[in-house]
Amino acid sequence: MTERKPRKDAARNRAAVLAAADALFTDCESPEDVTMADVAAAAGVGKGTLFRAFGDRVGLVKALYEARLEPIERAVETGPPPLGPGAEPQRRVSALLDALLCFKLDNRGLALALEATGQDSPYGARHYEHWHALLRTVLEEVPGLGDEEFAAHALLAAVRADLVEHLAGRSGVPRERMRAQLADYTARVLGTAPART
Amino acid sequence: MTERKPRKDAARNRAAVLAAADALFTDCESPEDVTMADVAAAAGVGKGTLFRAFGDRVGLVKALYEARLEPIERAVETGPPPLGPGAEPQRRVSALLDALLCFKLDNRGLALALEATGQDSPYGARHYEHWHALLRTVLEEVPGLGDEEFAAHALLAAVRADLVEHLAGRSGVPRERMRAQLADYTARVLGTAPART
DNA sequence: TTGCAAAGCGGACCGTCGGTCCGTATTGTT
DNA sequence: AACAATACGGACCGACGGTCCGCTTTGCAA
Repeated sequence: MTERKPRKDAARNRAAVLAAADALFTDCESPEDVTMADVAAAAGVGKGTLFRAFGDRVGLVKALYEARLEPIERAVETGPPPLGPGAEPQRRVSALLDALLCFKLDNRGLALALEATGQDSPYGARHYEHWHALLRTVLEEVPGLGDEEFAAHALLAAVRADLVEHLAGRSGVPRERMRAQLADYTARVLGTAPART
Repeated sequence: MTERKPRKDAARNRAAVLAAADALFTDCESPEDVTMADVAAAAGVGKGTLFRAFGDRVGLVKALYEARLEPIERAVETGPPPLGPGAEPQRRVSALLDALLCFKLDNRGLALALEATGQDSPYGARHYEHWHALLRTVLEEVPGLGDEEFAAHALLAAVRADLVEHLAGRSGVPRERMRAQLADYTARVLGTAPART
């Protein structure tokens, strides 16, 4: 047992910080201008507390991100098809990417903050490996594909937070149109030809 | 004529900075740890000079990046097919992406620095629009594709600097293998089916 | 050649930000 | 009630991007 239950005030403050940070990242122009001091102040907490609870900026963002992503990961692992297991692989790939796109659309500030987290983001993050491995596995079940490894990376790159932000934010591409575009593109990669004239 | 030819010392210093920065970005672990002060020192120049010549960090990186990219853009615009105009669109798309991939492979530090340039990079950079427009145009000539707009974005995302760095650097994927993977993927998007068993 | 204004130089300086430190306050256990 | 153990929070630090301004260089023109 390396687990030690946290003290009551610690838990309370952690929750306060999480909530405050979430709010700040949600309605900010750019994640860059949410400072750690801002978060601490908004949570009514000292900076020391903030850093002790999350280590550093990256830790905070990751904690937030993972908390938000968790429902989706549950749906992916144990939910009903096509997102959950059991669907035809083509449909599932499509569903996975669509879910990811929607997530980034709904959590723009947060996703941007995570991917803007210096270093070689987002490829250093734990959850990237996770999604990549999953997508790769599902792709392997699609007949007639080689190099699922790279294809998985490339498909994930198509829903990267800053691209999504660029399209949805700067250009004003509406949500449903983006989803349709992504679905179309995915189908092309999968060889599910859209059969155009 | 708003052009005023620069003084001799100004030109010399500008060149010195460019060279020094190029060297520093080329052999650094991460672009983050090349500071402006480092560049100035390496160029044997004061920080004031550095900032006057390039405005800010982004300006410097862009100047470097564009200088390096220029030969490729010339080859694309006026060179021989398949990179230059005239080739069958499928082959040209493939050649364009391959050229971009090789460029990022050869200029990892620089490309990383540019894309790590805060804000909504790389989508704010002039040259991104340029490449996107070009790719889009060529894609339009490929029969049976819808949404060239999005497809162009998605294909460009597959050669983003940090993905390339992740694959070539962290994982040790060799250059030729990456090129093959990209070519394969591109072919799939274009509907040039590789016809596997 | 000399004079002189415009252009350029460079490093001390500034504001901000992520992150640390440590004296003080809170918890919960005996 | 007493006392560890744990957590608090804001003063503090080092680094970095960027600015400022007194001094030097340049090059034109007399």
